[in-house]
Amino acid sequence: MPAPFGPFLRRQRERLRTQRGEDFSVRQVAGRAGLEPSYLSKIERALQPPPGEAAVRALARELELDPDVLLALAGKVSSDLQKVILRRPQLFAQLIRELKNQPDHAVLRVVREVRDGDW
Amino acid sequence: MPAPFGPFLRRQRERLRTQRGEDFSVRQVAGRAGLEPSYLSKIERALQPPPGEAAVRALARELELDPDVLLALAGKVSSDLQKVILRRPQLFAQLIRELKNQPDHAVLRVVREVRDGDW
DNA sequence: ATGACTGTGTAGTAATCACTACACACCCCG
DNA sequence: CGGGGTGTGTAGTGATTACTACACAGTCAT
Repeated sequence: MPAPFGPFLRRQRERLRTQRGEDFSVRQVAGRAGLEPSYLSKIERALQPPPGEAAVRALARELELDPDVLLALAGKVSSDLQKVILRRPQLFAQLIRELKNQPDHAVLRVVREVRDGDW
Repeated sequence: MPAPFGPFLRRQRERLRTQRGEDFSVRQVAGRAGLEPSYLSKIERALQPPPGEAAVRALARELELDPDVLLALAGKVSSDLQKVILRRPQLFAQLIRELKNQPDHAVLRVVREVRDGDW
């Protein structure tokens, strides 16, 4: 699990390049995301660790990826989620540890229950 | 919210000192937690930011505090919780954002539901 | 063969993190 | 008055984080 982040970025960028014509060179993407091209290049080849949260979000935006997923690949938990947890640490710690070994569909059911609020 | 961490530590340490006789000087606690006394002193007075996760956990242990709560005061989310989230980022992101504005009792009900598994 | 791209290599940096090592001043007991 | 305890001030350090700046080599079209 150390670094599928970079290669994943590269694949996605090249996929978009073949689909959406051009504008998806290292330079273009880096430019729009506010990074140096060589930095992005190194990240894509995993010669540099994933960048900070802001940069990851910018890349997710440019490459049309889910920010939470890309952040996870970068080994980071979105800071807004952290804030939610930090407000009620015991509560959320308990919940998350409880859900740790539950299958996806069980977690999803909980999500829906809360969202629909029919209880 | 920048730094009630230090003062909170100090209060708890002094509380324990008056209760449990001695062994709760800066030196003793720092020693048992594996830190330099002056470092702990500075942390307690918020002249230094809270220490790393390992040290926070050690302090929680020595001062008989809930690690999750103390970590939260230090602005950190327990790394084991992060790992759980990172395995299924979309799912947990959704769940946490859904619960963000729910009152404590609603979150607690979910915890119990999952734990009792009677559904 | 020049210009405009492509990606990439080298080097350096400013900031923050997480500390340690040591010395000092004060107080109290014997 | 000295030896133990209290807390604290000063200084410095090694690692990691998160980058930037710039130059270079290859490819392709005109």
